[in-house]
Amino acid sequence: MAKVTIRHVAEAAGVAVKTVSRVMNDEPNVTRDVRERVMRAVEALGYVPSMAARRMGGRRSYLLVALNDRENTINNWRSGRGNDWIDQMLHGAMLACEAQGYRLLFELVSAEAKDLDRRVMAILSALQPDGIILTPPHSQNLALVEMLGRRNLPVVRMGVRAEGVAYGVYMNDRAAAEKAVEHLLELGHQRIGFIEGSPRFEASRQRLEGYKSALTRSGHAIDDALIVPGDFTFESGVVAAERLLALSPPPTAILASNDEMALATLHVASRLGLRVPELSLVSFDDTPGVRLSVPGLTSIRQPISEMAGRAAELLIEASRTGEHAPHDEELPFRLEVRGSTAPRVQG
Amino acid sequence: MAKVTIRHVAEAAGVAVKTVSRVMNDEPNVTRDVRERVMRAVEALGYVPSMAARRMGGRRSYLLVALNDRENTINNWRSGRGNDWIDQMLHGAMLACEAQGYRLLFELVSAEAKDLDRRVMAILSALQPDGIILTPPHSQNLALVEMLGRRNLPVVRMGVRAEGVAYGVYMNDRAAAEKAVEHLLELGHQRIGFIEGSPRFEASRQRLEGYKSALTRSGHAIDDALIVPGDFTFESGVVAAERLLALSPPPTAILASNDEMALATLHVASRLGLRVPELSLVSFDDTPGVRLSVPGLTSIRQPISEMAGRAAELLIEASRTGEHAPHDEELPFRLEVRGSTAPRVQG
DNA sequence: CTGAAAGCGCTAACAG
DNA sequence: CTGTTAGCGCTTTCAG
Repeated sequence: MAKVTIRHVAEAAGVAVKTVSRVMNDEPNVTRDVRERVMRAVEALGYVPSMAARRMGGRRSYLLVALNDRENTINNWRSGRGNDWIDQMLHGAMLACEAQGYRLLFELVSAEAKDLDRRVMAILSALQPDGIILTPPHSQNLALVEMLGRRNLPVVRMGVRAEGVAYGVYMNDRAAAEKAVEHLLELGHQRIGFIEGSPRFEASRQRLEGYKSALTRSGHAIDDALIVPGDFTFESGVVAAERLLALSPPPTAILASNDEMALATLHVASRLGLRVPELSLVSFDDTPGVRLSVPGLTSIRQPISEMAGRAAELLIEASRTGEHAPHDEELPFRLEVRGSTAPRVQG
Repeated sequence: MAKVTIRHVAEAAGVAVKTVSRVMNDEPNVTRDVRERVMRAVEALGYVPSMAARRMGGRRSYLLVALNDRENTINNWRSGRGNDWIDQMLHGAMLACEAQGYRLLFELVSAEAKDLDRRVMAILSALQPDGIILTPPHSQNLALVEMLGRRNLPVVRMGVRAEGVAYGVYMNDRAAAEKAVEHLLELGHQRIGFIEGSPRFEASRQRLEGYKSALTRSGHAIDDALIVPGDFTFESGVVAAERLLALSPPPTAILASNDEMALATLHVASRLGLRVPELSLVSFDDTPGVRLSVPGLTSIRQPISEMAGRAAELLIEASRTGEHAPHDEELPFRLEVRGSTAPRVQG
């Protein structure tokens, strides 16, 4: 019942501790016979190596850190608006870690902090993780990425193309915006409004570019009046929607850079007596709220859990082999079509 | 830039390693002068103790584990229905840990697993946490609680009265149900339906009892036809709502044991041409979905982040002093009144 | 009040 | 293929 250490296993199996270590780590140079004897002792005693001791003795901690923005995360938690980014990230990364005997530690650091570097260093010193997952907007912080690179720590940047500076795992936001616009064009919409995301996030720019390029490509002019700023909050969505719907003629469809602003648009539309999907609405992120709104919103689903899962796998692989091979991986998004988009009603 | 250890600090400050350790741990027997000298060296070098080494040397790991049910958690993640239990738990527990230099590690184990004990032991062996937070339904598993007690590990049971068997941090589900029923009675409703929660959770029983006692206390008879089973899923809510609304006369109000079943009821009502709040609806949990539905649902808010925060504080305190003082702490719920409840329309 | 030495449980490096 | 030894960075114990 008391603590079982590698030594107990070694004694029980009648081998040296190092041999037990070899077996536990799937190292070569152990006969089948000895391996089995050790395994039996491990089973019988219920031995599980101490992560702390492994870290101390070896060069691995079996720990991955996911670094998230403090303000965004806490605001989401507090607001209770149901943004499930964190959940999806945990879903992907934790399960990937578990599968390989790793643990994920989730850390919050304000992206705006003046002493960001110091804070991150403190986390690294305390935890000594085998790799770190950077989420937006941290993943865009090149100074941070480079600092981590100097420590020779494997890094995955989520949501951005890394282009050689660490691993990148992302979806194509530009193509997603194009797809959303094409969907609306196919439904016959000609005047399509766009609500921008917060400029703090690279994805916001990509989404705007996709919106523009889809229009241009299909022979439509870009009307700057149809592009209004937002910052991903509900409040900014209200302002943006009011501006768009006050135009004459108003757009018959709106693409919002995230769900919350789309939900705000739904709200404004209903206040103005406009029916959705006569006013068609598409959003980004596909968070739980868009399935519950009436009507449900057509939305671009980000592969968050998949990205996080790949991120964890890449880091574990890197720490296992001791070799980084930085590259980018693009994961597919999906347009979830729901009741908020419909063929244009001829006025 | 390289790794800074306690030895570097000791050298820089011109003291013994042990003295640095004393300063870092706020131990007595260090003169102000020496303490300040050490602190300066710590600052200058950016020293942060390694958690792994602390665990190895001492008897604390500075790690807390939160044990959650695997199926529930993963199902919620997959469904994308926006249940924010995990988020709220992290919100409370992580921040409480952070404030004291602790880390929270989030672990998933199936409550149904035949080898539950072995799995939990494996987690303890690997992580050697200073305390463990049990969430429902794990928190109800007395065998598990006792096993942990034998290891002399501080345990907090969330969502149940522990009554001396470990710490308990919970809200009064019975009183909450009473309050919900009283709210409906005050609005003039006389026939109030009740949709039960999954019998796997103790809270379900408490909620049913509260429903009954509020009725009895106010002089109403209990009509068993008005009490229908459910298991917290949307699907079970649909079945339950259909049964209730097929009664003659049907109830004019329904209390559902969680949001998802209440949302299902809203769905069924709309299908049957019934208007909410003419049919009034109250739910438990106050997850994000109930704020987005039309109308928003009147709901009992559980103090999840507060409970998790207290849980972490209790464990840290226990591990710091080395003394458990098991007791229960009840935290207040709140009835959030929204558009789904209104005075009874006289038929 | 301060310090020196021992040891936590493991893996790395090296021997056999 | 297997074992021995040293040491990771801390805290504990015990001396001064």
